[in-house]
Amino acid sequence: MFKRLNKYIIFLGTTKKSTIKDIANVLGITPSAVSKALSNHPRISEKTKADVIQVAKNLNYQPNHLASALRKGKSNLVGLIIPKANSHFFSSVLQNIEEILNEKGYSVIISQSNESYKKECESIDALLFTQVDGIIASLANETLNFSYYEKIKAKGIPLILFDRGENDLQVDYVGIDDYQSSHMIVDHLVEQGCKRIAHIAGYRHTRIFKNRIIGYVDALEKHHLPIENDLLLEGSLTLEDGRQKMEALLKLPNRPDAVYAASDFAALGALQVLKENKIRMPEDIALVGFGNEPFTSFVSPSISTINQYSEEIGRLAAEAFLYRIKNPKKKVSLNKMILNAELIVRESSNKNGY
Amino acid sequence: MFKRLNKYIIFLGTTKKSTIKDIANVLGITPSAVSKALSNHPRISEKTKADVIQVAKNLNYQPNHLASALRKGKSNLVGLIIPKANSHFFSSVLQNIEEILNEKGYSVIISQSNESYKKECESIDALLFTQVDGIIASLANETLNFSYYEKIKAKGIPLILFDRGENDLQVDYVGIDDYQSSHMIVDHLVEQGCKRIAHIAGYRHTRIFKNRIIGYVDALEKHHLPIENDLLLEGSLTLEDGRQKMEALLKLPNRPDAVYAASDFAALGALQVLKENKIRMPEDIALVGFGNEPFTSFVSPSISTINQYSEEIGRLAAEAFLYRIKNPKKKVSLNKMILNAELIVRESSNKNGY
DNA sequence: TGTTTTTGTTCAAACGATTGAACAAATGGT
DNA sequence: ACCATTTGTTCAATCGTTTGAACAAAAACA
Repeated sequence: MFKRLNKYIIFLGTTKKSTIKDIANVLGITPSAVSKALSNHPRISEKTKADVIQVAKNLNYQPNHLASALRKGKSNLVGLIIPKANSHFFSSVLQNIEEILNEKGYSVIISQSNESYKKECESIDALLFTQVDGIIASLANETLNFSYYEKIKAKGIPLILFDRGENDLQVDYVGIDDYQSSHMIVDHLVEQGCKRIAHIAGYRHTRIFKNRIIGYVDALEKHHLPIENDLLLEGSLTLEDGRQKMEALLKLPNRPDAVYAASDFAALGALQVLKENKIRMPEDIALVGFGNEPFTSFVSPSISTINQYSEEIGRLAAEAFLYRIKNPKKKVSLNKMILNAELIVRESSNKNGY
Repeated sequence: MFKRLNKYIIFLGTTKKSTIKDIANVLGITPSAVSKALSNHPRISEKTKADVIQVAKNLNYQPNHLASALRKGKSNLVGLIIPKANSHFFSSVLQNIEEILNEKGYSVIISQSNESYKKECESIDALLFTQVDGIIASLANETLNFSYYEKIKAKGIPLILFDRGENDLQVDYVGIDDYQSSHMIVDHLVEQGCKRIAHIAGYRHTRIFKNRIIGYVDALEKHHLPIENDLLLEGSLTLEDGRQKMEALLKLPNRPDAVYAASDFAALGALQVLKENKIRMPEDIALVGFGNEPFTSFVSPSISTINQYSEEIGRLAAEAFLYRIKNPKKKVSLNKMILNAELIVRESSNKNGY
């Protein structure tokens, strides 16, 4: 009894964290009884449970997650790999993933690839090392080789891709229908009377950008519009890239009357160049972007764009992970979740007023 | 020998992860020798080290971080609590913190408070539970009570605050000089000939916003300008809040000739209202924001603002953490790191052309 | 050759929580 | 009153790695 009290007092006085062993000592029972009491084991009496909870509170007991994770073989950590946190799309996805997974007791470890393949591989290694229970990722632009992702699959933990995915990797995927989105944009521009529609595109090796390009080409064909190489420019889709591509387009002997940029940042670059050249939007050239970054709504003219439902994508990715964790055996099913995107028509492409 | 080979083959065939024990079995040595070989212990022979590394590679050995973290009492995880990931400032800070800490072998667990006190407390609990080695945080707007943060200090792990900090908590802090920034803004506006300068402010209970308010008031006094209650409006500083405050200012019998908004989002709201009312910037009303969000440079007119050096803040916060980890005993020193901010003058407040 | 030092490795106890099996005591059925 | 069941708890092994102490063998020194 004296020993118990003594221990108790010591622990009140110090900062040292208490363990189930300390609780056990105070109550004169074993650590395993404490562990079972805390996890509400049916064989533990209500009285003991109450006592344990009380003492745990007194000792300011905090379970050691590492110990339990080690024993259970489950860390309750999820890795999230994104190209860049400071884009509205990715940070919004991050926000939703974090929210949903937190509710289910998971913590999210964030890792940015900065669009670099090397950094992406390092991120994967670091996450696997940290024993994450799964990884949710969007590929870097640079990434062409997926063997590193096979490594994740080999570990037997769930891998969910979103936005920048890849068909070859047989894993769950959440994204929008890029092919269909291009059709919506071209249809809209044709409806506005445009006849020469340019596309500031992303690099074709990234699946989503390839699909946007194919959608663009197919949609032009559908409308019996000519497909000109000069009007299809692949690039990194940054603001600066958008500026350069727009300048190139303006130098053409036969200017386009519409520009569809595969990212809002590129669209913004194009918009700046158009304004600098006093070219009116949408009268002279109509402009459409992609992604619904917040700034598209408040620049002047506001930019028409595609809403990617980033919140929805984050939610679905998180739920896909949770589903995989719950059903570890099920091999197939689920997989691709393709959302229908929404075209938001704004000033930059609306010739009819409203 | 047979047993060894057998084990070896089994492990090549299955996905099951290998441990130091497996390596030990293959080589016929003990796990502790393997552990020491891997950590380059001086007492282990070069030959053994080479063998261990070779076998580790063959078996595709990945150390179990959980086990080593448990044993060492160090998780190499750092918690980052931010109000919202989808603001350029915070995601940029995040980016830099992640980059620097990754280099040093730390992973970053992200947690968003969504400006909610309750969520912030939950985040802290979750992070402490995960046994993070330290926490870097920026307080939610709602947070007035810091007892939860005391909990972190009580655990004995480093706590670093940035941007939204608090003097009462005796911890390291990284941020800009808000008081001084207000002075720079007011000085600039006065120089532009403005005489009635309004301030769309944040809530006074948050230290940074309070300092901006005091700086604003002191600067007005310095220039012998009247301080009018109608011109100082506290709010949440969202875009919508900025709109409302600007509308209120326009309804005044005696309109201001300059508006200083304590956030770029509020400044943007104000800008929209001014444009809708065909009020010219900077001729009729000059406008200055705060934070250098990217959009400030490409809206029209571009918005003058304060550059908070988000990358620098992230870097310093990460380094402060690393310093504390390296020097656990040192009680005082270091603490407040206050950066001098930079005023970026753009169209919205520049009457002189350029 | 005998003693000390160095070198390379093993031993064993951690780190803190979990869990099935074992066991004693209390309860129930007949 | 005897056996079966239920209840509450302890036992002991385990998760994978780390680390100081211990120990034997080899090397160095006298």
